[in-house]
Amino acid sequence: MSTSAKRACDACHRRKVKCDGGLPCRNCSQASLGCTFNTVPQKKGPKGSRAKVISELREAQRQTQLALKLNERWPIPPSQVLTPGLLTPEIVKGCMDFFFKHMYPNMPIPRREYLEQSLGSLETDGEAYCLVAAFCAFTIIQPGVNVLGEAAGKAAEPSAYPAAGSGAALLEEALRVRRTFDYIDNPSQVTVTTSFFVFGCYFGLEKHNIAWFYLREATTLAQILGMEDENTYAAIDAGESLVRRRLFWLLFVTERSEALASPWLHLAIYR
DNA sequence: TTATTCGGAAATTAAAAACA
DNA sequence: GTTTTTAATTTCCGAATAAT
Repeated sequence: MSTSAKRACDACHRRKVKCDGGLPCRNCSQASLGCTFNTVPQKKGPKGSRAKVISELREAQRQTQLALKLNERWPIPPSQVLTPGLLTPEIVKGCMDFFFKHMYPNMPIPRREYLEQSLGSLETDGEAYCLVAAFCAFTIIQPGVNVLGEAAGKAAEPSAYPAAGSGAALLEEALRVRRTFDYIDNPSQVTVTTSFFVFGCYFGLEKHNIAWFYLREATTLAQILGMEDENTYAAIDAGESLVRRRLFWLLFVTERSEALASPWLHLAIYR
């Protein structure tokens, strides 16, 4: 590794090139530039308290404790509660590919990373399971969607499980598993998102009364979470807070314009 | 082909924390 | 007090792009 100049001249610094430290330096001479050292270097090193890492660790531990407590209060659904062969990795993959390609621009929730992460814990995390099921149901229920066909670049093949690939079956599964834990008393952003997808499913199935019921449920859960309160955004990281904000406005817009919701939803649905 | 730009890895530096 | 850890800042490599 070559030795660094004790200080690069203003031009070399700006150009991000190695300065030989001469007066003028070789780069400045070649470029016919005045070789100056006018900029005052900033003070290096940390400023203020360095307790940031400790705070981060504390927060991480707090979140873990919280998750453990929630699990105590929401018994993890035993795997036999989940219908085997219904929410297959192929279905989830196909739905994610379709959703993030065609629908995400108009409905930028949830985060793809969250869904991908959830795949590893579907059997132990009831909330995640319900969200993924509702998400897939919503995607499949859109008219003209052939999730497996698009994912494989060919026509969908009949699955071993008769209801696999059926949006209605996945919707029913999400709602059934959801009833096994108390999501109303302990809502989270995931709960709200799930209710929103359930609303979208019923809307797609043309069951408008039930759809509005779940939209109201999503809004009420959002209210319980204080999503309208700007202070609740400060404590979470930027990516999470962005999705939270989007979700809030999605609910706000959808609820405030029930009459407009129909064309809006279908706008989101068709590309 | 040569010159220029610039993202970002590596090096440098200094403040805070840990240790003796 | 000295040493270690951490974070802010600088340097400049090298890939991408523009100019010739």
